[in-house]
Amino acid sequence: MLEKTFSHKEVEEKFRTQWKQSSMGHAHPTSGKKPYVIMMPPPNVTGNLHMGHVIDQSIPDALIRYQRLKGHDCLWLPGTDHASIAVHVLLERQMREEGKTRFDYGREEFLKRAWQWKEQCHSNITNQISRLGIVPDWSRERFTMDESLNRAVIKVFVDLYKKGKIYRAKRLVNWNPLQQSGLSDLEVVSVSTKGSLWHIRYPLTDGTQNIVIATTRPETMLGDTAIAVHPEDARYKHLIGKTVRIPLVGRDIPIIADDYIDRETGSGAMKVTPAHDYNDFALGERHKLPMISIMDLTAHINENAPEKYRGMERFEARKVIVADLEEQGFLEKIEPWTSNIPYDEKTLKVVIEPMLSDQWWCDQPYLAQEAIKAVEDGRIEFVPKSAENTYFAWLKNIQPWCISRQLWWGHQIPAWYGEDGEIFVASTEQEAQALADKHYGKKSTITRDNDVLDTWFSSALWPFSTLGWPDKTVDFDHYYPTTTLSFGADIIFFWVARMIMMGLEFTGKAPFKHVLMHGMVRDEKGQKMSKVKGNVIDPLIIVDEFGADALRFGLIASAPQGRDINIGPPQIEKFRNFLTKIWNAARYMEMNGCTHDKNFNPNTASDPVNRWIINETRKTNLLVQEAAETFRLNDMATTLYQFIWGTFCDWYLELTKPLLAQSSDTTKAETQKTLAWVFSHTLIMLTPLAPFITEELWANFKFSDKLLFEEQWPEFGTPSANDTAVAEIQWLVDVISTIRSLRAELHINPGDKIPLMMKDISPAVKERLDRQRPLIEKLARLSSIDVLTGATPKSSVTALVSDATIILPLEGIVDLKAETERLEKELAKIKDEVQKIDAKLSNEQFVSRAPQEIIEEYKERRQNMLVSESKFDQAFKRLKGV
RNA sequence: GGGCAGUUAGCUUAGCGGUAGAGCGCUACGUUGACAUCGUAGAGGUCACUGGUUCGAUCCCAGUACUGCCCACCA
Repeated sequence: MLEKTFSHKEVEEKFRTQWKQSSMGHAHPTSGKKPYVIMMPPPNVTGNLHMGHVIDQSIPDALIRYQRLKGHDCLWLPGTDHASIAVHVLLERQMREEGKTRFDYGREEFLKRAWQWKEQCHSNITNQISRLGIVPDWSRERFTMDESLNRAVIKVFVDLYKKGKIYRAKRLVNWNPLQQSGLSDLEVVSVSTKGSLWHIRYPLTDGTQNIVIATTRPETMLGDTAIAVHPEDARYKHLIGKTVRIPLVGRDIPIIADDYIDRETGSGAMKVTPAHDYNDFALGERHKLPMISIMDLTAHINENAPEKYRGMERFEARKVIVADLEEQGFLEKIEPWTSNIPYDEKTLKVVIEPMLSDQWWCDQPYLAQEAIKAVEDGRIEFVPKSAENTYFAWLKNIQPWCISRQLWWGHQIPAWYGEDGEIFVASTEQEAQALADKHYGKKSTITRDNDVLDTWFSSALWPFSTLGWPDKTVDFDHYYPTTTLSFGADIIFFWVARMIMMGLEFTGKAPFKHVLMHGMVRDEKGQKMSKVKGNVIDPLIIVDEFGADALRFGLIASAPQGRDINIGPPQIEKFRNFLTKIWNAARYMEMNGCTHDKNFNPNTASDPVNRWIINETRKTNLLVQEAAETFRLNDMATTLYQFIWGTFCDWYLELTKPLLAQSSDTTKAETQKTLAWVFSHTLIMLTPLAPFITEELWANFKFSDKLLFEEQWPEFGTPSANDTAVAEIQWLVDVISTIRSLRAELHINPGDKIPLMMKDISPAVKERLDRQRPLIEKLARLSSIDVLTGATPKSSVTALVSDATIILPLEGIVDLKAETERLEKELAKIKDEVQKIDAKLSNEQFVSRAPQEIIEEYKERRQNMLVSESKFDQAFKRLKGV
């Protein structure tokens, strides 16, 4: 006997174990089935499960469950990402609490701690993913720093280096002074910040006059190497070529001319600090200016600056410099100014400093060419398609990628330096040594590059490194390229674009066919979840309260195509209620002895009610399938929601009540079997989205010896388009709804059974009525239904349904005035409609240009309206006693 | 500054040339033995605005206004 409600906790635990043990949870390259492959977007080994993970995991898990039912050999490969920077942020925070930095520990000790952290966090996050009912092939789990994945990374680095597509260069890089590491452009976000614009007087060396420049960063004046003005600026034209003396510094620098300068901004004259600003850097290169770096790696002023400022932190230096300028009369004015300040993307706390340094770069512009083509020519398709615009926009304007990080946790760069700095890139130290010895013509000493690679470098290889590449493996041969990639919109550049670039470059194939993008999970008001706002929803708390199914189903049902997902506990609760509804439907069936009969052939069902629901199930099956195949999982969810609640529970179950209680034994048996048949197929369709409850009910009804997890998708063929049962039950529903509506409107006591009469019915409809009389009586709470033969009773209520007129003879029961008003309203509505149609039909343009079938449609509608009008009109006159 | 989405009932949204559809919320009524985590019924929409194309526009085109996101960063 099923419990009163679904208790998700025990059930979830039970099936997590059973699924894990099922062989269907693993890929079988020799099965002969067609493969369907999804690589898990690897969660970082940093923290706890959040809502982003839930959507990240639920979508591919649903797709895999569906494709497995459809008979594919599914590979759903799980894994985790070492998340270089995120782990550094975490461990360094821990160390700071001890009053230390990673440099106090040293590389080896730091890495030891990192690995410990990884172990602990890895088991935490994978357990949490399992709690959602996610069932990937754990036997093939990977970690981005696994030995074999590391080999893939090394190979890619070495190969690209040999092709000249990875190189070392001294350039400006986004420097995080706290971490003392460079960052890629994608890891920097700019935040619009209110600040000041300082106008500073720079005196000409010859002392004849001053030139005023405006800057948001006065401290960088210590590294100025020019003043730039627009070549056509009348104010400054005569000064070009002269020199000015930097205040506080005393160094002389030239005034140069460049079109880049905007005459309207600031004072129209700009100081140029090539070592600390990207635009200045470009100017510096153009004009062959010296580049003076005035900060060390911790963003403190270095020895290139006047002694007074050395050792000051950059923002402290700013204050002191401004004060000095003011005191010495160099400060013209301070203007309030809003500018965009670059911060690190991970913590949003550290101001990023453009810093001149030696870094490794990857030639993304080269890799992008093929990546653009692969999407243009359809080898890869984005869903939704509009995401392709974003993809192209980025790739067509792509910059070299800074791939080195001055960190320890990650893939150490396979480059060694000779004593004179010569670079030797090789897969192993031995090879590098050999290269070096050959280069120097003698035994030499080499030192490995300390830096590691950007985390995303290894992620870019994920679709093939996980399958054993560069080794020749069965899995790689069989499962690459993968089928579908599902990912969150925030990592389209970080991850997706780079996987495509690397996949094409190293395997010659697009790493996946379909790229399915989902939006970000936000709270119910559409706001970003953040600790500061306090609107973060912990998915595990939701799972505890409402169950994993409700969370998964709710999230997928609420996720519009590629757009952000607004969801909060109230929405999840609603889907929990839906699952409860299903549970109760199951209890109803159990109470009514609906057991599975594997010999039941739905095509032999004879009762119209049963034939109808069988047909509806088939229609739903097609809709669900179509939605799943086109990645519209939200449609899949809502289609099932409507079918289960609106069709199966609201109508079919209600209609079976009289059938099970009153009908003949054969009809009763057929109905029991139909209920079980429909329900079993509903469970199969629903299981990709709500795996736990469906599995539990499947087991309870013993629909098969197997787990639902291992079942097959039902193939019904096309539902019958002209089954008379469909029209019959639609008519019945129409009749019942109309009567219920009248009862409510006329305030008839819900408990009262009332008589009903029908007229204007054809013999066929009469037959229908005779068949369905008991159901209509029961569901509309009628005492009797008669076909009206004589005159219509004077005090009665008239309503129209398809193929019949309904009369409720309610003398003395019903308020005649209320009924009069109701009829007046109906009549007015009809007249209004007829008038509109008439206007159309009397429009010559319309009649001559609109397609014939549309015109016919209007004419038919007009005819129907007129019939209705006359019937209501008669009823109205009768009521008035005319 | 550039790009991409979006603007439909109080909220979340579907529809995308020919009578506006759903869920939630709301209102009224309700113990008809699956379910009050529920049932029945109901109210609620000039489909952002302005033009254009069309016999006909929520739907196509152009522009405007907001909203969100992404990219670039005028010192």
